[in-house]
Amino acid sequence: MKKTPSLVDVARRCKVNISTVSRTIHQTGKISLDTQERIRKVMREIGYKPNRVARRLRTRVGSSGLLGLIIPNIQNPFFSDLARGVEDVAYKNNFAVLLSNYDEDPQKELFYLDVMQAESVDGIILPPIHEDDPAVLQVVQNGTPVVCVDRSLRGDTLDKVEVDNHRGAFEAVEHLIQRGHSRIGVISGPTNLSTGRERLKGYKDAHARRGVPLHPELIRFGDYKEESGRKLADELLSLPAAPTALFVCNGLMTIGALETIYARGLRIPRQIALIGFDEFPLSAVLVKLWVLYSRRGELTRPQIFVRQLESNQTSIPIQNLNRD
Amino acid sequence: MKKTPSLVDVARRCKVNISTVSRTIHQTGKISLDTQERIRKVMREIGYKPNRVARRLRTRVGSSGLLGLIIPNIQNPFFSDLARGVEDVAYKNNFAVLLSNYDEDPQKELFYLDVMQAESVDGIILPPIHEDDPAVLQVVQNGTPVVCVDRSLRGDTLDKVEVDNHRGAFEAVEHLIQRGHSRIGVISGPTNLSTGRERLKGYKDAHARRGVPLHPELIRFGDYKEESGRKLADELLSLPAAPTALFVCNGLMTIGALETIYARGLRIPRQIALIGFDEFPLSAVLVKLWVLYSRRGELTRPQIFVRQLESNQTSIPIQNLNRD
DNA sequence: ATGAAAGCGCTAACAG
DNA sequence: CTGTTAGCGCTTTCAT
Repeated sequence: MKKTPSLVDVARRCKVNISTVSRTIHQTGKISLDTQERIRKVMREIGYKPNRVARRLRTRVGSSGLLGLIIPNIQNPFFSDLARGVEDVAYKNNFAVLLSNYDEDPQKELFYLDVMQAESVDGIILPPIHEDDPAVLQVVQNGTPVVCVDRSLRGDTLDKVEVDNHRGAFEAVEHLIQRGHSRIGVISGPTNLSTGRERLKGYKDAHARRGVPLHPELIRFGDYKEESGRKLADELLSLPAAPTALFVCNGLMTIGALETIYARGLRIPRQIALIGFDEFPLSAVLVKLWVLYSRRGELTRPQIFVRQLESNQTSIPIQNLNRD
Repeated sequence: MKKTPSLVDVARRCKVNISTVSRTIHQTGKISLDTQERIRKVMREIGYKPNRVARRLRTRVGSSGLLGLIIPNIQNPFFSDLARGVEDVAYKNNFAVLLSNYDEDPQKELFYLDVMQAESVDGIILPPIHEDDPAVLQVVQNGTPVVCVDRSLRGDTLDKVEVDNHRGAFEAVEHLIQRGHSRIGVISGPTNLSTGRERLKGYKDAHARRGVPLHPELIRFGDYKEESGRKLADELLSLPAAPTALFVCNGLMTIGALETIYARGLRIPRQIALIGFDEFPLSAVLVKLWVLYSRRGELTRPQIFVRQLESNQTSIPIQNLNRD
């Protein structure tokens, strides 16, 4: 197992200095085309590959070509879509992505925040685990740019990319109310998350706007994972005065709720109306199918509320570009 | 923006040599407990975090705590599950994972193979894009251990973790034949993939075993993505002598096929029977629902064939541990 | 039990 | 146009 060729190996063979080689690689400085040719040829011959680690060690700040992406739950299709998107544009810009999955676990989030810094990534993209995350601010303080996506920190200190969670939830719940529902169960996300808080607020505000009283027992809190959707839907549907509609605050919990609804043999929307935040694979087919299965031509048909997150969407606020 | 504290910062404050600090960190060599205490205290105070980049640059081979994972398509639930699993055990062993997504694109796979080496990861896990991938062997030659998972290289040169694709497909198709189907359409994966080839072989062998003739026009080749499932299912179902059953060779293409079936208003299994390789979220609910929707108590109900990939599964062959 | 010093491979002044 | 040189932060002999 021979050592990987390095700059000196190339330099030796070309009888030039290593900096000349470095310069030809990065197109910096003036090197005669003659030597450039020679160098490139040798590099190809001996299969030289620049060592990214050494490069990153040397260049303190800026483009070392590595981006950190820290994700709450890679099994959530929303986030794997996000990961794919980030990776796509990173690749197009010749960046690599150091991706990790903190699984909604604060400790793991911390661990990866450390790793990213220790790897001197050029910047970190993450949906923080809660709105008051001092660790994230600390990272920025230490000099690593951070952009929050989907979830954000309280205050406008950091760049962020997010959707209008309040409005989405508001419109969904208002729609249910307009369809005649007055007992709408909600399976909320954690309220120390910006998305959780905003969506729940949308739910409440829609009630207020339409003069529908809130029923505290219809408000349940999950953790954005499938299992809590299953469990909380079950609790809600077991209530003496069960809700006639459900508003579920993310895609994974919606899947869980659907499983419960299916297990109970309920028809959508005849016996229970449903709106879930987020789209997920097959959601449209699944729900339409369910409606067919229920065989009733009601107007109150279930909908999947699509949360879009595209770069060309103008409604996404991007604020306070925090480059050092 | 002050510089991140380094070993020398710690050493200075403790009035010891940097190697002493290094030794206390790694519990190597004999350091008096007194100084150890002092050093640890200072490290905590100034918030010292070891620089993983420098560490990796110094230690040629072995445990620098970084694992490379190169995945064909992160949006495929099968692979995001895989990513999650890898990440889980990596985390438990204090490893970070450099994850990338080559999107079934040979060029991207190459790019990431290079990146992994250039980042001097301790080892690479990947489902190679095809069975004869010289680049992968080259990487091993260069000294980076590689383990293939799900897909593998031809020959038994590398460690691999995979399921019995042939048997899975064989049993699925045999089941359909036993239910009376003789025109079974197959949406195969690429045959330069081990999984694609093996599953297709299972399909053919089941026919041979049961004495059912093969119909070449019923064999179509997709790329393991949703869209090709949609398209090829459409082609198959448009045939003058359309198949009465469909065997789809992975989860994503099964989703695509389901969309086509849905669009055509076909009932499962009455009008079309379906077996797909892989499980995916809600697959069970979805298909059961479909059967209900079709309202016929046939025995030939569709199934989702579950491809399991768990560490405790004894049927997974692990061969030729290739640590240099 | 600790210090000194040599690099890992590369970039970035600073000289010519 | 090209060479010299000083590190980046860390591990690891080799001394003491």
